[in-house]
Amino acid sequence: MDLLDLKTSLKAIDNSSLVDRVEEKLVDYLIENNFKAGDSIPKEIELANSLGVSRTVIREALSRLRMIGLVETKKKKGAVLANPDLMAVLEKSLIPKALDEDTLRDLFEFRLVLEIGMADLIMARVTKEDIDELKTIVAVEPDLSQDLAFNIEHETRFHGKLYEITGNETMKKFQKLLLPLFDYVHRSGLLGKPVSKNKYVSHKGIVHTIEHGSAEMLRNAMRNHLENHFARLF
Amino acid sequence: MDLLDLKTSLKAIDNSSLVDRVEEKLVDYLIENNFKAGDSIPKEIELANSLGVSRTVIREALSRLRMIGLVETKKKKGAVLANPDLMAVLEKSLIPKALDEDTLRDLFEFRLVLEIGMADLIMARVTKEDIDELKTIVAVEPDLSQDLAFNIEHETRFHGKLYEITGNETMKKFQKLLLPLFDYVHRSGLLGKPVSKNKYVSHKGIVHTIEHGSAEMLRNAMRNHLENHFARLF
DNA sequence: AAATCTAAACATGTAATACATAAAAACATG
DNA sequence: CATGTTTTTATGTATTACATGTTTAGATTT
Repeated sequence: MDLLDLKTSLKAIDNSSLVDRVEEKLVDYLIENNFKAGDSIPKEIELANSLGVSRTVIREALSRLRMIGLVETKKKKGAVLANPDLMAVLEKSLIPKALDEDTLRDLFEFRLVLEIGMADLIMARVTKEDIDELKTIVAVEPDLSQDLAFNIEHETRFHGKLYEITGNETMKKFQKLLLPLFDYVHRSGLLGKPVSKNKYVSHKGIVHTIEHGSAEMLRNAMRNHLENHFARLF
Repeated sequence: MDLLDLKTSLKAIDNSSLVDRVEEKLVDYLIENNFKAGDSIPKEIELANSLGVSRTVIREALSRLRMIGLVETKKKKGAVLANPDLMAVLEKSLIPKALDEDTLRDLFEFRLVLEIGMADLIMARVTKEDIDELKTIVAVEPDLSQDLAFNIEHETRFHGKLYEITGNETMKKFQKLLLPLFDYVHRSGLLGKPVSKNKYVSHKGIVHTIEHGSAEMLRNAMRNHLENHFARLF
């Protein structure tokens, strides 16, 4: 048996803590018993007794589930299953300095991919009012000579509005989380080449495409608009 | 003052528990003090003393951070900051039955958006070997008359390979999480119309586009390939 | 009888203490 | 010097006690 085999066969030792296991058991229990949002969960003491562990352990496990929004607790009333807020949970671990470089780059790409791919949702759901609002936003489009902070804010407003048009709340929240990260990756020397100053399809061009074009045209326009970012990847 | 004003002005009452606040304080502390992955965190007792709370509370907060992968602890050694695994955390709250319908639909759309938007990554990074593997996969492409489970497995293999080609691990993991959900939404009556049986661009067609086409063509091909899904949305 | 106040019961929230366990460090032994 | 043993230390688990906020029910008032 060589070293690799040895390593894999010995890897099986369970290194998880009691809390880890209880947390898992609780979730399994909730799923198997078909719990829906709003259903109430047994009391801590009961859980402790039936699992044969101390209340401390149960509380730690519940505390974790509470953090990810899977359960909510009220005094006297006990705990109930809740709709977890996926993005709220993501937010907690999205700490730029704690993330490794690969993940940061992945997330940078993630945004680019989303903005191109969402063209169909935008074209299918955009309203006259949305277009008017977009026009208002791009009317004051700053040129590159202006204050950087102002440029960023403007970028955010425009692209944020695009996400809003998709009607996809989850994606919009995700974008909101990605923003500071995107900015962080930008500044860090993570992506080799500096961003070029070439002008591609402008925000105004995008709005025009949304108003008069097709989904396919919008995908191309977005791809072109993001060229400065893509250029840093490839 | 009308009801809405009243509601917003009264909303300010702090309903968070001590653990919630300590958890937040700890993360703030880590960020402000410029902690990087690998740096070790003060001992529980020290934290308890300096924050003026019991070790119980500190432990609950740390337990939460441990769950999302932000810290890792070893006996005797103490806790260290770690690279959080974003997708591992998401997985914990991705319980179909616990999610509300809006979120489920959002996630369904999310996948479609990703697969169209990632065309550029694929075209930029695909290798000769990748194309060979794709060809092997589609060589045994099952027709619609075959076993459903087999079809799903085949779908998974093909689309999973596409994500792999992007070289974006985060996106690949995300897709892996989305799979069971996608399937769940499919079956549930959540999306009105049933999926049509029309044949659009096939997997073979996609492979052909990847080998001989452009990013723009691949976006269009993917959009067309996913038409049966899009048709249920609009 | 309806409304309002009061007290008891109860489940979660926080604290304090004790001991178990694993890992590191120091020490001892051949 | 390599190996084995003890000590130390910080986390892991359990137990107990009490605080706090809600619910329930009972008492009081009108």
